[in-house]
Amino acid sequence: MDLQAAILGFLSWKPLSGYDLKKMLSRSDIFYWSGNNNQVYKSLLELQKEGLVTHQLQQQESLPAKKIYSLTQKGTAELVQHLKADPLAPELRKNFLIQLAWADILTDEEVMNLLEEYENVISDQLRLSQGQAISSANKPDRSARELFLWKRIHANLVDAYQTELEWVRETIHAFREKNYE
Amino acid sequence: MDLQAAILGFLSWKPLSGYDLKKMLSRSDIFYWSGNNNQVYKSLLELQKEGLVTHQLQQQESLPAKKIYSLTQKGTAELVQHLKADPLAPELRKNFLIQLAWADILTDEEVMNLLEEYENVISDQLRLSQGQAISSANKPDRSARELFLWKRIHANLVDAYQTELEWVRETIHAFREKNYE
DNA sequence: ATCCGCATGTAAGCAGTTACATGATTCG
DNA sequence: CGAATCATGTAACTGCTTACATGCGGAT
Repeated sequence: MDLQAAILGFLSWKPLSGYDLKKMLSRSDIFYWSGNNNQVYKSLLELQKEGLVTHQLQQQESLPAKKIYSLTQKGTAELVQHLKADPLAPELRKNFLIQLAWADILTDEEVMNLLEEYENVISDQLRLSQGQAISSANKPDRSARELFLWKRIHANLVDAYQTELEWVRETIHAFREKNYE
Repeated sequence: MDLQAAILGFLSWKPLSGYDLKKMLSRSDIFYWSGNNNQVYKSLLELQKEGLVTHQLQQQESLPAKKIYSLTQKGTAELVQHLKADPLAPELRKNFLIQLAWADILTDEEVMNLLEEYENVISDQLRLSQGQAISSANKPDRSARELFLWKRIHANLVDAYQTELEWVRETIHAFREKNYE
């Protein structure tokens, strides 16, 4: 339901092929998504079956034919419906916390090691999401308002990683000082 | 793999039944988890097949028999292995951002409505996770170090929701002022 | 010569979801 | 009398994952 909404969203900008969508979805870091094409092609078939999208074949010389998908009115209506729906709380799947929860089994050194590795992971992630501001080929350009929203989305992720980084650094500091509160 | 690690973790405290585990998992807010028992019973069977846990039947008068599961040495080794493994970046599944990404289709009022509803959702979530500090029956008590780790875990979630709340408030403010940067 | 990009798809599987089923006991 | 708690489980499904398959053209 999630990926489908994102697909409808991208198609509201302009008609796209499954391959295009796959690229846009995996480049865009809003979507925690493996980048597998399977789900995209499946979703497109499903959306078409429900009458939310249609496609047109576009032949190409010496390249496989494209299926260019576009929204139907029903698809647009569905997208609007989804946008107006009650927002849900974010799902913060922090696997690391499960590791930390039982880390008391480990030695001080091992726990410290774990924390420091997590710091690296997060600071990499932060740099990555900060860097994406500059590049990001596929951004909307319909209005100042939309650009604003996308900047805020970007800021959201940067903020989240920044907070995570501060948290792990504080944790490391307290742990090193054996300052167990 | 995720839930299984958490089960191994809880069993490292003490032997528990599937029913106990279900309760502990759904009470503990580290686990974004529906609370369905199916997965727990399945995981336990799986873990047993792999020789990581064993169980003992405990008959009860006028109540169904319990299967009390406990870790094997192999299970303990597996848990340690998991704890030492390279930490992964958190998966931040923020469905709301997908809504916001295409909210330019909506009117100003509708966007504002969406943002304010999200603010409510998040501040509820924040209050919930702050409140959980006080109660939380199932916390470890093996060492000051472990208690420290659990406090840090709790702080992580509170920090995350706090950041999210600040973010949405800033966004609302800028949007209201039509301060599109 | 080999890998990468373009472009479509299938197969098999896993983790987690909701919903259903049973049956006794206790609490309001 | 009905609902909740205890305690186990099954069935059917969804969303997503990895891996595989094809085939041409251009770059290294």
